[in-house]
Amino acid sequence: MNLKQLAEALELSPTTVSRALNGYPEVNEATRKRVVDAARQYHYIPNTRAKSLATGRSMAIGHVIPVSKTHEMVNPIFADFIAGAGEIYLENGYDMMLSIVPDDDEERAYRQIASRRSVDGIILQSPAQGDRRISLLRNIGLPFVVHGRSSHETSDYAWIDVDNTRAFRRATAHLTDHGHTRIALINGLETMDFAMRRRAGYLDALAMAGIVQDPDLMTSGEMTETYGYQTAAAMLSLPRPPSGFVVASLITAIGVRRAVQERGLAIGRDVSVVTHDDELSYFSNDGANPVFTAVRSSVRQAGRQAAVMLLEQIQNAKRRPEQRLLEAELVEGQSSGPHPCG
Amino acid sequence: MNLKQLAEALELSPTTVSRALNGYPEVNEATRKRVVDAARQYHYIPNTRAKSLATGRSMAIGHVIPVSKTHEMVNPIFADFIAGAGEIYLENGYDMMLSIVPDDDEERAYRQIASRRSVDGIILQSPAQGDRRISLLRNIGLPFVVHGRSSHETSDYAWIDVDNTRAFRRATAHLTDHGHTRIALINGLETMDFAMRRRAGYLDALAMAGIVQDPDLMTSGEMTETYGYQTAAAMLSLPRPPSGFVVASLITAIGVRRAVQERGLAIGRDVSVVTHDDELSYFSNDGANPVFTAVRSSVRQAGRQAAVMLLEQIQNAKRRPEQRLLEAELVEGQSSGPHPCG
DNA sequence: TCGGGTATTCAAAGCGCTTTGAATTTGTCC
DNA sequence: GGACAAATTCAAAGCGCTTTGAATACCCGA
Repeated sequence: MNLKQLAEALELSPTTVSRALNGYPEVNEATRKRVVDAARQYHYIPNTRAKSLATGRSMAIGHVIPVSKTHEMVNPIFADFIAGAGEIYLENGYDMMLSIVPDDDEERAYRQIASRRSVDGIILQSPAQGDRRISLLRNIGLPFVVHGRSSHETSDYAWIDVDNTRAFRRATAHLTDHGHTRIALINGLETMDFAMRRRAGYLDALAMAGIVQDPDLMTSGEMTETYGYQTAAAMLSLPRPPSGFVVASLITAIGVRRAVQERGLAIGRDVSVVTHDDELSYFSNDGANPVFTAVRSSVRQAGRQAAVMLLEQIQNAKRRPEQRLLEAELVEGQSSGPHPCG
Repeated sequence: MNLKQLAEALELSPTTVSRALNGYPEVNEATRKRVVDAARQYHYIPNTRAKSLATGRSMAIGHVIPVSKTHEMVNPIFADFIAGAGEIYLENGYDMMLSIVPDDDEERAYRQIASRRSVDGIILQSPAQGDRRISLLRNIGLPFVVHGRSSHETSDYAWIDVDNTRAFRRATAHLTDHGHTRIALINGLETMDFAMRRRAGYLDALAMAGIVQDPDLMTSGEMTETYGYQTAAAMLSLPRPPSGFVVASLITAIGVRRAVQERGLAIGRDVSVVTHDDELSYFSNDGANPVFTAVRSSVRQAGRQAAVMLLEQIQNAKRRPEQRLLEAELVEGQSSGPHPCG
């Protein structure tokens, strides 16, 4: 059933039917009711493609998920971020177009998406340092919101980000405050902007505590469980092993825990761990006494907010791009405690 | 730049330009080259919406991700499944339309997607037992592939699934073979079809070993880490605790491990754990001596295959729907061993 | 009863592409 | 050189919707 057929059935013109359905004022309320009822009865739903061709708006938002070409890895936070954004799209009648793209081919993907006009806006995730995609999107002229920021990108774009520097400063300070002096950083990939900021926060806190940084205690890598295990295991074998770990994700922290326990050490007593916690839905780390001490910030909530910001920007193209900095909350759990010898 | 403008620039008709670009044979090769070059030069990319309106094909596949209304949970396997499917779509020029839908509202979502004609096919995930969505999709007449199966659905539909019964029969038998007699099942939500099959496999193996089932050792729930921890902790407090666990996902198994270790027991010696492993990209459980003994089947690979099946079905609508049963491989790891007293 | 507004409805053009059927050009063979 | 077929190009219709501008119906006061 299409609009024309519905109009025929109602003995009305397509014009009137269209207007009745889209809530235009110049249609008689009695007529509108008749139309709406008939539409329901015949299960009429307008064809999105035709509609978007006619209006120029596609009622869809694009998300580009980069897949690491080398590690074949999909960052697990995407699932929750997308779930959050998806809620908002659902409420507002938008669809989500997902493109899975090898991370070395993202630029082309964005260009394509833009010129095919199949979305009204784009959400850009995990920008790298000085990410070229931001200026690319700006030139293309499609509304976009970045989840994260990109240093060195001076232009004024919309973003939402956790205050990663502050979060990791606090996470690290939590350990220095407890007397730890050998503190390791198991960071995410430091080509990513957020990882750089986290490192900066970590270094800040060390400096504030008068601790000299040790390159042997800092690593960068994709945030898998194995990565956490291997790097922690290696560090614990050092002549002067760390007594504290600051970790980039809960999943990686689980790997760290495994390494610690394998050496017969107890988490929270012999070794303290503070991790970032994105509140992934299948790894809740809350309750009265959370398993991990963590700096916590819901990535799902960030997804919701990013979506709201983007939709607002689409509505209101002339507005100055909005920027939101989220705070990560420090929650004390079982995984941290005073330095064992202190 | 649109087709008409490109045609004007080339002093050709839109017809010829369209045909040249789409590889139709009735256009002079010299002309085609001229057109293709110009298209590249002007960065011409056809408008998807117009194209799909004209052709009737939208070159997009719909995935519906249910979000548990009660638990706000997104099943983490979706990320990897989608990544796999996405690879195939990318290769074949398809887009992916994702709908995040509260799990109590899925039916309406499917109906909408179908009548809006914004996708050429649908992938349906995690069917429940006797899932109504399958007959719904069949009636709608949109090609679809189900990831998983639905018992009681007798009609002939396309699906791809792991042989869950067999996998859990093997997982359980692995423990009975090692002398375990108190074996717990930490299952996924048993409203889901796959969970029922897994339970059946578990019960099979118990029966074959002459072990009487114990309701206290069987649970069903959403596969979070916390769920694994809590149920395992409870079971270990029983008067006659289990010495073996068969677990529905690696994430849940990590929770089980936590419970076991918290009681001061050693995994693989005091307590054996066999888990299903979907090979999520951030939790590799392979190498020479995997952490967990597991029945392993790559959900990403399943995503790839499902996508291929769907695209084939779209190409070739008249073909009988294909069905594929994947085998899960049993890999022995560090988490299982002989019964401690046997 | 008529004029002028307002309320309602409609016909037709257009969104950017594909595709049908026709027109034109080119080539081939006696 | 002309007839016929093959190769190439084109004009126009159509996909299903929205939207502009025009037409019609209705109402009021004078």
